Amino acid sequence: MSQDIKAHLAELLQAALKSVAPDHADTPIALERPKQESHGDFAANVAMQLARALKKNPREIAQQLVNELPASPRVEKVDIAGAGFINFTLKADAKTAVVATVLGQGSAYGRSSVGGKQKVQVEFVSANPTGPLHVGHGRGAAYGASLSSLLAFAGWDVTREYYVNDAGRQMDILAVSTWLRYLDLFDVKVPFPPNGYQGDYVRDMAKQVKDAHGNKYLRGAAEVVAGAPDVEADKEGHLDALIANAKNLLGQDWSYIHQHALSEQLADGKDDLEEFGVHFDVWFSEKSLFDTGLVAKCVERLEKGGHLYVQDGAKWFRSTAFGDEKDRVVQRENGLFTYFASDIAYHLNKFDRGFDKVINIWGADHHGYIPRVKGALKALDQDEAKLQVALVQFAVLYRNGEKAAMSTRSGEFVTLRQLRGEVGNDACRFFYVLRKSDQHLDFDLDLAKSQTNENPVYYIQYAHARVCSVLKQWSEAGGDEAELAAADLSLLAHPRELAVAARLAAFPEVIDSAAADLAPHQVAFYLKDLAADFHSYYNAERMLVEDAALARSRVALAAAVRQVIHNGMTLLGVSCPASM
RNA sequence: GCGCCCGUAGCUCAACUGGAUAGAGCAACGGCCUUCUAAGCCGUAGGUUGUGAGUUCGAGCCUCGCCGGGCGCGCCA
Repeated sequence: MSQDIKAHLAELLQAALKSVAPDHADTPIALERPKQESHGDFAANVAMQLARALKKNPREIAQQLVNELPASPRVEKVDIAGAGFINFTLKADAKTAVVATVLGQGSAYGRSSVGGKQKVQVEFVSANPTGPLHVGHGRGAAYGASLSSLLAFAGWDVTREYYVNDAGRQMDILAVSTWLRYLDLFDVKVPFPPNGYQGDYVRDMAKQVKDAHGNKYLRGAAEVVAGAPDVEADKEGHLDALIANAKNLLGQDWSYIHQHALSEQLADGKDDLEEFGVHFDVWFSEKSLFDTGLVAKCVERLEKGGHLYVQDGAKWFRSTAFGDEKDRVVQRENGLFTYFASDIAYHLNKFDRGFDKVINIWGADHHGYIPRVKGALKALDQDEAKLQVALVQFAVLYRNGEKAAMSTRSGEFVTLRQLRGEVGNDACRFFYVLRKSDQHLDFDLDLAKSQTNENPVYYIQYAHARVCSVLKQWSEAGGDEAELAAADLSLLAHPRELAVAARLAAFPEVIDSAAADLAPHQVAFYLKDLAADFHSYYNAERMLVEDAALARSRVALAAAVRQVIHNGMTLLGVSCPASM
């Protein structure tokens, strides 16, 4: 007999099905927890699903199934309701048994093996290291971290990865911006380009360079801007000319400035994320793909496969053959590979590392990018279905009912660090995953930082703190937590106690569902429901009653609630204080 | 213009992947602190799920057409 109650009921139905409709004995049995209490603890719709195939009234099929249902010591009664639902009501002790399970399994309760130890890579954030992370990155970070924890908890072997764009033009722009600020410290007046990085952190890096190496990189204003087109007429060309001049004038030293800016910004982002509870196993360098020749090799492979053609001096990938809207350039007229080319190489590298599943977490503005990447993988004979892209919509910050802007280049943005400082890590992590990821997020600053009952994160933490308080007092009165596992659970019969127990029992199902849907918000909503059930019970019934056996049973239930809140909040990266 | 995503209570969002009478929180209104934390609880009110059709035992979810919003359509990343 199956330990899991849901599996147990499915087995009962399967047995009945075998005699009622032998030809359809392999019909998958779906069991759900009805929203309405009067519909019992579990409902099956198998009779309705078979109605067409058997050409019979669903209620009639349901009746036959119920007649053939093997007896079970855990089932109180079975009803047929509605259009043909089979509703199971469990015996009280079958419901409360979960308390012992939770206390026995502790932090492992809810852990699942559906992932089958398969290797999955989750790549997220991957912001250009050209400045501080902002609130948009924060959502990707919170979502990716929670999703990774969730998948690990569901039995996947998870690798968390950050793709470092250390090879492109954006890094060059950051480096030249730093250099120009450095020159400014020596009163070398070069007009700062409007499309350079304006933030104060660039001046900070310039000062660091000066402090460490004095005037080693000092050059004259005239040679810095030599030959550059007018900013007004061609601002991108102007900037590119400044970069080219810098590379010429500095020679080997250019790579020092470049490297310094990169490592500073990367380290800053890393610290920021670690403080946010977001950890990565791998920091993968885009530049390494060029250094190892993988980018060139990929393009070569595509060429050999007949997927490339030359037009206007550039090499194009025929992505339209794989469902893309238009073909895409992989190698420019000037010989440089595009970002797309290195991304193909990156994804091929991912697949070569043997992941069973690869999940990219991208901003929603990249959705048009998916077909070409999948197309390229297909062209390289890879199973592109292993790649799953989770799009995260923008987070819009509201302060006093007004939007806050987020442009990295202008330097006028709210950073993740500012946000964390203002509302705290817990509220941040929780608010970010309180929405479906593909839903726009209105992040209400005033609400997130309010210490009132309007703030949902405290609601759950408060339930946890209440349990801690009860347990503390129970212990001080002579209770021993070690005895809780042996509590007499048959004493738990109050409807609110059974409701809490049912909620606890649903936790593993929530984990499986949330992991399958890549939807950590389901965990957040579950925790709100669990906290609500507990608060409701807490208000209705006293736990530390005089009857010692009863008190022990109730405390055991409360302790199980605390454990599940803790397990769930840990997945979301939110702390659970013992007192508030 | 073409493609993708979205539209659910006054506001912010759920809805077990097609199931029963569409649910929470906030805001509004009315109650509950001499007893384990009132950051809490109990109750009332709030809806033609943008709209019109279609598919079937059954649609917020699937199909198509409109209306409204977001994003994308670079030899940028």
